[in-house]
Amino acid sequence: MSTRATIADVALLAGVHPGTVSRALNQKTESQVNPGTVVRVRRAAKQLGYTPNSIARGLRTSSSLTIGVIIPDLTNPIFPPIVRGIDSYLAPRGYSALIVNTDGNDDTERLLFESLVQRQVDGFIFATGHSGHALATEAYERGIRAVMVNRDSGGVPYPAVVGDDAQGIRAALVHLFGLGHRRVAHLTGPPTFSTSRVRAEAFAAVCAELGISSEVVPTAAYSVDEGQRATDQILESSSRAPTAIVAGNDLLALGAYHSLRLHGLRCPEDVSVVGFNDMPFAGDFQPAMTTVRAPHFELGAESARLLLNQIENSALTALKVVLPVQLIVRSSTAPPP
Amino acid sequence: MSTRATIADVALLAGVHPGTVSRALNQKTESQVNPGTVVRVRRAAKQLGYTPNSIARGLRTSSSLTIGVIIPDLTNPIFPPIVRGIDSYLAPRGYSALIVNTDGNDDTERLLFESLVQRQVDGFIFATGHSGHALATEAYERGIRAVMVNRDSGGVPYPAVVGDDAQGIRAALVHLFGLGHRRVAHLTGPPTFSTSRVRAEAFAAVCAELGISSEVVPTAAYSVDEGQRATDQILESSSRAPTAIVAGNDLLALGAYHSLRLHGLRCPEDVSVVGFNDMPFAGDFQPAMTTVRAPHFELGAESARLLLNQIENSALTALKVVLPVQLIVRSSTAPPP
DNA sequence: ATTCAATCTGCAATCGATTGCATTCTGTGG
DNA sequence: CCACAGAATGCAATCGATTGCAGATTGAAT
Repeated sequence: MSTRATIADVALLAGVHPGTVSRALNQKTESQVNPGTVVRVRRAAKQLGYTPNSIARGLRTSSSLTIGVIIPDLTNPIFPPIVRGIDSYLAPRGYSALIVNTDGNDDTERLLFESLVQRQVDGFIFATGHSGHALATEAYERGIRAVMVNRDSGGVPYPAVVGDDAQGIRAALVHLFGLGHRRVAHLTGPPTFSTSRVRAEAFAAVCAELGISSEVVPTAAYSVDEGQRATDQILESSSRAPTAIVAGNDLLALGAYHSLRLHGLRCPEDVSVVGFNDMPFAGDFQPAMTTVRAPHFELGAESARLLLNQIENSALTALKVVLPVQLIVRSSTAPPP
Repeated sequence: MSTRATIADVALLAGVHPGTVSRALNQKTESQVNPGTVVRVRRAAKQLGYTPNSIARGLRTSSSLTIGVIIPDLTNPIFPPIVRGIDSYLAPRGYSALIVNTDGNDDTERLLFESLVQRQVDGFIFATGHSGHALATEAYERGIRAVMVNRDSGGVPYPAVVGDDAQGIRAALVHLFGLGHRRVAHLTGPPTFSTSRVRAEAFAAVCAELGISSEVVPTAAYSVDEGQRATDQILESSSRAPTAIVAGNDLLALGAYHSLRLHGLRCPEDVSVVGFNDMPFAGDFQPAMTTVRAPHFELGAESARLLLNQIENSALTALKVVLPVQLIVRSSTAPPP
């Protein structure tokens, strides 16, 4: 790399002291320096193509303008929108997101967390539903700023930004009930995820309320394979198979599609399926998936907002923000046979 | 944040000079210090929970162990696998990726590029097909290390890592030809993308070779909407509509699905469709999409490898790496009516 | 015992920007 | 014409780690 211009070069060219250059080029301190000088410094800076070295600045100010974002897996389609939401709030404010994938592995998570701390990130956004609990507690005790997105805080006093899962499950069940379904199964994600528990509890509660006979089948992961396996289990064991399945997320629902197909059952004619999240292209599946849309982009943006609010204003922030969800009815639900 | 331990604290506790601590804790310089001292320093470091401040290190060594990754849009499903591939190579080597989205906007791209330069990234991975040309040229002249992924280098002597697009198009056409298709249309992406041009040229060449009557319809973006619009155009204008469509990517193919459906045509019975990329869940579309699988994860990993090779060894690297692609036949192709 | 080489460690400069404090300069009022 | 407030700028320490160089220590060889 050809050596970049430093603040000293600009100072030399503008005929002022480096300190003055620093002040002239900085929003907050600009008022401390003579307007004429500011112009001269700006010109010099432009002429030399000067851009501040943010590592040096970071060292002095002990802030990196960087946020660590910890997600399980970027290729899980709900995360890109969340990340973009985060970025949409951070970027205009000069912050960048450092995104890491844990693949659901706690050791990896801890390792990556430490490496981000080393990089002096100014705060964290945790999107890992899984455990992480101990880590979050520890982070909190270390005085690290953070926000949870798409999961609850699990007792740690970090703010959490979540979709209204209970409401989503309710909407799904009311929709199915309205179509005439009275036997519904729920594919619930791993109980270590807070979202799984919230959804499963809402499912049980609403079924009881509506008088729907219910069945809850746990899965080991929010994956297509597990959805398929769990649906296999339902179809092969139940004496009276359910007429509809509410899946904990769209991937599980997709697995249910696969299982139904392999069992020679049609969706929605024989069994209705409802997903959760409205992942990209959910409307292009076979059949187009009825699902609960969670506002992932907004969840991300809001979590970034809360975090920056903490960091820049040391402001107290809401401990929980719940964003509304919406049932998107497509073609995977129909009256029971 | 409770103030972190610095190298000086460790030095104090271990009863040695900070310089010695630095050497003791560093792989490459560890041999310069007495093994006994190393142990003492290590113990002291552990006791204090010391982790080096990588900003300070970065300032001194003028390297940030950070790579800038410039992509158009993370929510475009081909990018997450690329990013994960990049990360899979970087992370074990202590590097992190700083990912930014341009949304295809040149001004945004330039802005983000500069902000990453400011952050002292050690190199760039460009995944933006669009123009970027001028930017890449400029970056090269500034002595900045970079690699192109999923696009050619457009004359700039940066290495490029791409899939074998021509071979993929050939495979698609041979498949269609074998099914009996003799009139095939191609939905080509924006000509500013190198991938569009390569695919369109291969399409023309192979059609000529096989004696297929061809038609090429340009689109303004690799999007579902544009795919639909272009397909509308084909269906509404051609006197003799094609019996198959080869789309420039899966999104365009999805748009073709929509258009066909709205025109009362069935896929694959009336018109076959082939996509490109094999994006996640392409097999779950309606109908399951026949498409060319590009090895996105590997493209990402390989591009990271080339970049680090440049950075760490200043080694000359291959200027072009072409990875094989594979036609995945599913249910969107069938013999012509 | 002396010299010399090899090891190990300390010293201090350095990376580039920020910032509290001191100093200089300006214009105003007495 | 002097004093002085206030603005503008300069000075130098600082952030935390790295590293070339020099000094100290050790042991071996003569």
